[in-house]
Amino acid sequence: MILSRACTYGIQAVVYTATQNPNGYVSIAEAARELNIPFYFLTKVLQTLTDNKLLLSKRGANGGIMLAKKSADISLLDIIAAIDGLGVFQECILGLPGCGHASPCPIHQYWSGQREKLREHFSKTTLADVAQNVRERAFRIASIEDIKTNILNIEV
Amino acid sequence: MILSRACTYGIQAVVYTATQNPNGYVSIAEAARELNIPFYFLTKVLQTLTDNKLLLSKRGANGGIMLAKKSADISLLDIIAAIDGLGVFQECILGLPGCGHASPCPIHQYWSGQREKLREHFSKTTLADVAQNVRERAFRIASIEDIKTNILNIEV
DNA sequence: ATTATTACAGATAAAATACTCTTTAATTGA
DNA sequence: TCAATTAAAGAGTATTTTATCTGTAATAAT
Repeated sequence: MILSRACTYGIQAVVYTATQNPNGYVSIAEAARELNIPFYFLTKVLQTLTDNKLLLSKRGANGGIMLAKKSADISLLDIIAAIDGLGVFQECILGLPGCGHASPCPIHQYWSGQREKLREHFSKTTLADVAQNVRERAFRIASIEDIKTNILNIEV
Repeated sequence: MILSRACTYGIQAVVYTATQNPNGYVSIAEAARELNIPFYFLTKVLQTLTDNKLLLSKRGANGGIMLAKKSADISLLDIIAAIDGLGVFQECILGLPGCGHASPCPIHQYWSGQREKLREHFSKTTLADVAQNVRERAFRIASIEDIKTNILNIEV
């Protein structure tokens, strides 16, 4: 698993927010329900994003979370950096400390290039991009089962 | 972390074997010592590889593990498949079950291509390739600290 | 045969990750 | 002002991964 569970939950939730209400509050309970993410766990994850100034939050009735910036100004890498850190994009794939250009592991050259491309891709993919894809091209941010249950009301 | 700790340990140990003694037995204790891997843990990991017919093992004095096939016939992907499974090369990076061509997540197209390239790279990289690089081009399979301690006899 | 060596098997422990619950504080709306 | 709602904070539990230990079985050398 390249991204932690917490991180994938976080991405799903902010994409949900960017898709459903890019300029207003979305309740964490609603996002958790629609995306089939454990509610209590999601609150923790999103608190991290709030702490990192990627989300705003408001308590009380009709409260929730809101994107702290325009969706075009938040990249997937921002979310990943806040939750998992940037380790994946820096570490040796064989886990060798000190692996680098001066003293490479046997896979260093290949992997250092690949992970950099991956980092760039996450860096240039914004919530606006993803939300647009979700809306226009039916890309999913929930599992097939969740869509059946929550949107089509089919028992699975 | 894309590969588990167990998996990186396993790769390091088989590469060590392919480098040190591609046609004979290498003791697990020696590999653990040279690579600075917890011995008891490494025995577990290598048992998995033995179970998967990638290694042969012999108990008793001068026993150890040996490559079960020619080093050119064992790929890094074989090792990864045995220890971590092929999940990384199949799973949605956002963790969405059912993600695929028919019902992609927003990152599916990019990631499915990347992970396939990564799989192919691991698939076509054999222990013979890696061992040759280690020998001829001073690529490392141990950490800088281990090299200082074990090879250069410098305290770190 | 006996002893030393080494992998195997199974149990246990520690650490990291994933998940849950309870209480508190802020906010809204009646 | 009061009740309902919702996120924050902190503690607690569960599961998985990583690491360790203890004893057993196989092998080799003496």
